[in-house]
Amino acid sequence: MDDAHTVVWNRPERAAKGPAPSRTRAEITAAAIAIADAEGIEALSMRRVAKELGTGTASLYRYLASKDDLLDLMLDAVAAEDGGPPAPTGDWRGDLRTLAYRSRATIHRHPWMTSLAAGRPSLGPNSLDATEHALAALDPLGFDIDVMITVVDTLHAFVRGYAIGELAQQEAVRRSGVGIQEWMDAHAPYLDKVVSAGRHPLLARVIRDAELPHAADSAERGFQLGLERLLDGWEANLPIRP
Amino acid sequence: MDDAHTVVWNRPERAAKGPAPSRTRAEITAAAIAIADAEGIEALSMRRVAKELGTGTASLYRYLASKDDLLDLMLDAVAAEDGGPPAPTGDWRGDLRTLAYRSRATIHRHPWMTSLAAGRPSLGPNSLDATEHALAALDPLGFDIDVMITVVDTLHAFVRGYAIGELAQQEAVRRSGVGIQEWMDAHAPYLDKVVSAGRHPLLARVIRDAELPHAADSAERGFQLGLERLLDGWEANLPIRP
DNA sequence: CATTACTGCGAACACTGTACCCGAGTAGAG
DNA sequence: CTCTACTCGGGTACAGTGTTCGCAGTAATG
Repeated sequence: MDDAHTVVWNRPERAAKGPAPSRTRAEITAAAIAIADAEGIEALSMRRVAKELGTGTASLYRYLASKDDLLDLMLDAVAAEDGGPPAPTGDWRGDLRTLAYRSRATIHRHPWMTSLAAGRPSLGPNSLDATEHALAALDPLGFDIDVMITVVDTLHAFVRGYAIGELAQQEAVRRSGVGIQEWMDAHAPYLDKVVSAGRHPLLARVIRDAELPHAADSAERGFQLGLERLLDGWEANLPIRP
Repeated sequence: MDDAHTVVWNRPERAAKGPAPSRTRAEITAAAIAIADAEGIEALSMRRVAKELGTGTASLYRYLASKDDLLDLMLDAVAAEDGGPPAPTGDWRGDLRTLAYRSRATIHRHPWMTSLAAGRPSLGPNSLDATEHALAALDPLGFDIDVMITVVDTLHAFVRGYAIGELAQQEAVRRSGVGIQEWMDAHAPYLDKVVSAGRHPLLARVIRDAELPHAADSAERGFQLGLERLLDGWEANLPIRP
């Protein structure tokens, strides 16, 4: 691939001269996302994508400079799922909450997102759109741009971080290839040892109290609580408008 | 490796019968961490670790069932850096703040942590210790264990999520192999185009206002602000004690 | 001492990302 | 229309990956 000096977002899709390409970047990206969704991110290889599309592997490099570029495109493509422009309603808190829930839903639909997003700045057009929308919710308040971006960043941080925790076990189980029952059985002896050793009394309470009560919506409730606390904190402490 | 049915934390390090092993798991883990710190997580291969230790590659599999186990051990080893038991001072808010800052410092020392931690539950002994300590800071308040673990989880989520955002660009630059200046030069045309297109007026303000003012401590200030808002939110809304 | 169970490890296997090179095909120049 | 300069698709090849197998050597057990 040429143009290695520039960046995937700024590279023309089609050359000026030669024959028309038979695929598009979007097509390739969609195929890659489908594979990652269905078989996990570790099953995503260039050969696998090529097979899915019925092309030769080397052909993909006519569209992408590297696999890294493909991963960037995947992340930006799913960022578009967070939704189109939900016009600011005037209720900044409600708007930000909506964005947070949408973002969480998208991550749950594509659990491989979190591991990719670590170490990859979100500079794709759809990611930038999402940030713009979040900022727009705060715009009517008339605060300094530094405050606005900080609010958006911390909110984003919480959503991403919480989702990582939520998905960690689920992803570990999936990668192990066995069912959840076998996975828990494999871990039970170790956790039992920790609990009965007595040096983690509070953790022991968590594990015991969460034996079955660990309701299916406990993660969602925790997310909701933390989100509202963070919004509370900002609402109570927004600096005086200039 | 045998004992594939059990879990790395619960597997005896030394066999009962044969000759004494010449390395330890901790030694291997330390070598792996050193490599990841110095050359990045993508440079970490089993062959590279073996070379570092002066052993044969296959020998590592006498100590570890898989590379995945090694990654788990690495994460738990750095979790120990978060520090020993900082006895609860009675000031729960200060204690949690201390833990958050320590955790952030550890992540900055080992930027590969975030990408590993995504998709990997923190069940190692040192990670469990850290959680126990965080819970201990809240224990004197006498709240329900569910509330306590939610506070700790949301705090953890914020710290992890914020660090991911902080490190994303830095890691992308490092992976690209070029200096920060070349990296920014490569991205500038694209960002200029976005800004001058005019469809992201708020982002444009962020980019322009952060041209140079983007002080070295701006990330730290954002972290501090977000953390205090989250703690504010909890402080103002802790449920009535039973 | 013989047996057993382990250790270290060279070699090999099935994969990975991707560079190179080719024939085939298309757009613009003259 | 012809010619030239380019692009597209993709087979092949290379260096590197995680991991398994089998074998020689060693320590503890009976």
